[in-house]
Amino acid sequence: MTRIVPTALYQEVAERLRERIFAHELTPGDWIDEQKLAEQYGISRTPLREALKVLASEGLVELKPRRGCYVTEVSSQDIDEIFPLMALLEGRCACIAVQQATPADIRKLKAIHEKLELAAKEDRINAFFEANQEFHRSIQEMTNNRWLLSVIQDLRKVLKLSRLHSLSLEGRLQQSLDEHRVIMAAFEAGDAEKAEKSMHDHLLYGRAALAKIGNTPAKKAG
Amino acid sequence: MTRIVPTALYQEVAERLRERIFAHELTPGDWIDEQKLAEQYGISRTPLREALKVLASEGLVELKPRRGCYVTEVSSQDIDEIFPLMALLEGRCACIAVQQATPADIRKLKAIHEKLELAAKEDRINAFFEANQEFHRSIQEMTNNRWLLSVIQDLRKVLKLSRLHSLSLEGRLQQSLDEHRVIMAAFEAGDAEKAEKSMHDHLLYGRAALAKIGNTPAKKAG
DNA sequence: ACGCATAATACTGTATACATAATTATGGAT
DNA sequence: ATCCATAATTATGTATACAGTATTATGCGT
Repeated sequence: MTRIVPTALYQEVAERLRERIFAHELTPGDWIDEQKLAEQYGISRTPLREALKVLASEGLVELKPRRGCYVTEVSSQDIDEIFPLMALLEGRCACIAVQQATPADIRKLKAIHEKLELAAKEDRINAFFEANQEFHRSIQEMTNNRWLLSVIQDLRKVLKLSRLHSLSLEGRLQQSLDEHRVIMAAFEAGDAEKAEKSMHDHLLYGRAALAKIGNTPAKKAG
Repeated sequence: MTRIVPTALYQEVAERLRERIFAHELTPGDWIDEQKLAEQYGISRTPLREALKVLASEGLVELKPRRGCYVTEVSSQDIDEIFPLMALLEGRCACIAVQQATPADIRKLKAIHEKLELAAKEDRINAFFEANQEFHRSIQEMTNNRWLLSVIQDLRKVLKLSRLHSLSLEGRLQQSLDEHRVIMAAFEAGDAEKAEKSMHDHLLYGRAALAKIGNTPAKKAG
């Protein structure tokens, strides 16, 4: 009996670190103490270091040769660069998705959208977050383009480093919902162009809201 | 006196492997023998394995748990997925670049374009390749968006795995040159929309040419 | 002779040990 | 007392050693 998911230790470690970084238990700028973490997890430094290589390639940590590993600090410039890119990519996703969607796909998307509506009505923020993620992801998957998917997800990981990102949604829950309604309508109407534009703008509105919330994330260390 | 570039061993190894993969000395599908390579380079498996983690995250190799490391095989579907994405991204680059370009930027771009013209005239394919790369890269850098740049370069690395990619240019050197002229003209005219479209189409023509050359790259192993 | 079970082998994955560079602490000189 | 030089310490980077799992080889049974 072989394991179905023969996941290596360094992968599990990478996943656990990812969660800790996203949960902001490990804050941007923090130095990652290899020895301490290895002891904490009851493992040696070898798989831990391999895990850090993976996280570094995802942009979650930065490896400074001979100086250790640090949780990435996302600057406001990074945010400014990433959001328009995400808007472009997710907009394209929406466009392709509309063109390729089967009636079943639309129904499925609609169901997710209903969850979003419900969560918003009951003011359940966490549920709204999740449904939101699911909605976007679902559209991305309709494109059947794993590279497009992978690029978007990589960028989203970096955005998740910035705490402001999630906060931005809270303040504009109703607004975000309205935008989703427009996107959903475009899908139901089979209007690819409208879907692309509304998704594109949806992302940019998110960026704009984020700018209003407060000051920018930490600047990058020189 | 500290080294200016304190590059670690695993990074150098990663770079050397990258070159060998791009040179198709290590062919898609090849198993990577850790012990043999470590001996070859006169190092231990530890930094080699860390290098492989890096290459895996770039998509150049695939790590199958407990089964070793293999050079990635790019399927024709991957090509079909990546090229439109590249067209979208590089098109956007051109658009932004035109808007942000200083007269000095344009002059610099023009100079690179002249190299391209010359290389084509003298039928120096290698020089044409290099000038072509430089041209595209130069435009990408004008966007001042390191994330856009990084996404494009990551995707280009994957394309480089497929030998057909470079071959495609050879067969349509004149055609490619013509397309570059249109792009260059758009830059000189400051026409962002035209730049975006011509760059976008330039990429897609490349894909189309590739399709004509011959059969598709190896299918992905199941 | 062919197929299956078991043993031998080889390779991946992890831990430990060591070398080297960076950081911090200490002491002396100005 | 402050600053610089040197020593001690700590952490990163690399090598070696060991454990566990695939793979291959061998032998037995049908």
